[in-house]
Amino acid sequence: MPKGSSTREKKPVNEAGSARPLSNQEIYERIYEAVSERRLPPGTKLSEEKLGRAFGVSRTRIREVLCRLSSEKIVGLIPNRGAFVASPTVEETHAVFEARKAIEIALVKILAERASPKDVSRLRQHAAEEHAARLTGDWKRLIRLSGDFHVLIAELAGNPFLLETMRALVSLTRLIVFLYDSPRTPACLDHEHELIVDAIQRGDAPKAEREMVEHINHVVGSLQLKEEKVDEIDIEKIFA
Amino acid sequence: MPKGSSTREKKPVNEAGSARPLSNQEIYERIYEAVSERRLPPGTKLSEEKLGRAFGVSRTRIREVLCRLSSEKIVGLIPNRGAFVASPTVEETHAVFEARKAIEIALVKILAERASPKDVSRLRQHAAEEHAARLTGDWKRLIRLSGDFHVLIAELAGNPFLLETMRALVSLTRLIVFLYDSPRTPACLDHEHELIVDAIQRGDAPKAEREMVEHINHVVGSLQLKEEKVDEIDIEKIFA
DNA sequence: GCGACAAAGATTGCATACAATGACATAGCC
DNA sequence: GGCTATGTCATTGTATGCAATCTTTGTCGC
Repeated sequence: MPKGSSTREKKPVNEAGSARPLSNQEIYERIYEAVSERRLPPGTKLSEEKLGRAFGVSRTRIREVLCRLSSEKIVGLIPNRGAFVASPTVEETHAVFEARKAIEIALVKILAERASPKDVSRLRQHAAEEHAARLTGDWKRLIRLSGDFHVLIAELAGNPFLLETMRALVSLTRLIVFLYDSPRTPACLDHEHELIVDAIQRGDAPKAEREMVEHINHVVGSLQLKEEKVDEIDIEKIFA
Repeated sequence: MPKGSSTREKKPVNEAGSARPLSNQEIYERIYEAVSERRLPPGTKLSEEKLGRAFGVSRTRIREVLCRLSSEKIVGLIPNRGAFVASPTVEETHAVFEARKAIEIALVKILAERASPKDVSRLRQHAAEEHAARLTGDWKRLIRLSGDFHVLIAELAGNPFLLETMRALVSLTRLIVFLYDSPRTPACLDHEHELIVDAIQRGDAPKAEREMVEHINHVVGSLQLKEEKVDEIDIEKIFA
């Protein structure tokens, strides 16, 4: 019996059954989203063939997408083994936040000096959306938004290199929060986001920098950075 | 008559005629080097087939390498057009140095706080090599070394994310210097590198940061950032 | 002579087929 | 019984062939 039996096999058809061909960009975004929303948890293996089947395209295009994802450190590529959703270690976690501090200090400084009123209003609007999500208890949305706030800062600063690096670091932060966050601490305190926007609006660069550093420190502080990861579950220990 | 006539065609053979199969990593490094050493100037088209022929491998592997190079912004990928060696605009140049300041301020701060005596000696040794290259007038080597100094700082700081970003930014800086440097100004003044190492050795973080910023400002200041690029050679102008 | 259109050529985009490598399971040996 | 060896299976690595797209050049009409 042939292996594939869950779907018809003749023509390549994506998961929704629609025959619309997806662009590589769309495939990239779908996987990126799935990782950000934790539908693909850290450590998950991303088989080329399975992904190809899921999106109705050949492995060639999946490889192209995985290459991009690996350049952003969202997935790790192990030779002859395949691609895996990144699973940052404690050491990597410290490196991520160290890098974030370095870059975000510069970003808020730039914004405090150059932000237009329109920029400020976009930041305010974003913070308001976060607040709304928090009130309605929409945690999935809140996690996405609180990360996107920092990406938005990078966008408004107008530096494509820092933006791209921040995108990668924010994605990794989402994975880190998933792995190490203590049970019931929200990712970002939106009050702190507001304080940062306040300082930017006043053009107070030193204050904005201090608020940003403090904010990042709070996020790190809310994590439970023990060496042991949830990764491999030790069967022996459980039944000992 | 078949198209290829410069070399025998039966077996894939790389440019040296040796049959040793090159790994993707090696191909990557060869292209990276060629760009850094300006044998592939900004704007050069990197045809998949030609590269494949040059290295004796198929287009598939070349594409993988080009994907990596494009993720580091060393080459730009234009859909349906191909890959080109990056040719940073004036605007991008400002962004590159803005990003470098952000990251390198953090790096020297880290080193001033945590650098071991061994780290300092490696920095000293590197600065000495730069000095030697300057004395012997080995400009090609000096350009490589003066960039590598900044990469070395990132390595010693021990943050893989900042390291990778710095690698990309230094590569871009080499292209920028090629495009916009005034005729006879060397890339980096090694005296300044020494000053940075001094401050790191003394653990004087603020001083190290100031020296680094000043150093980067000097590099930017030595450039002739006019809008016109050397990019496309204007045939009309040449024969006018 | 100048502009628009069309065909030819070259190059990238993509899918598929096969080779190579690693993981797993079974069998054999100490 | 536990450890090593070997064969099978699943998955990635690579090459190749065809389709799609862009560039160029030649031709036509104005």
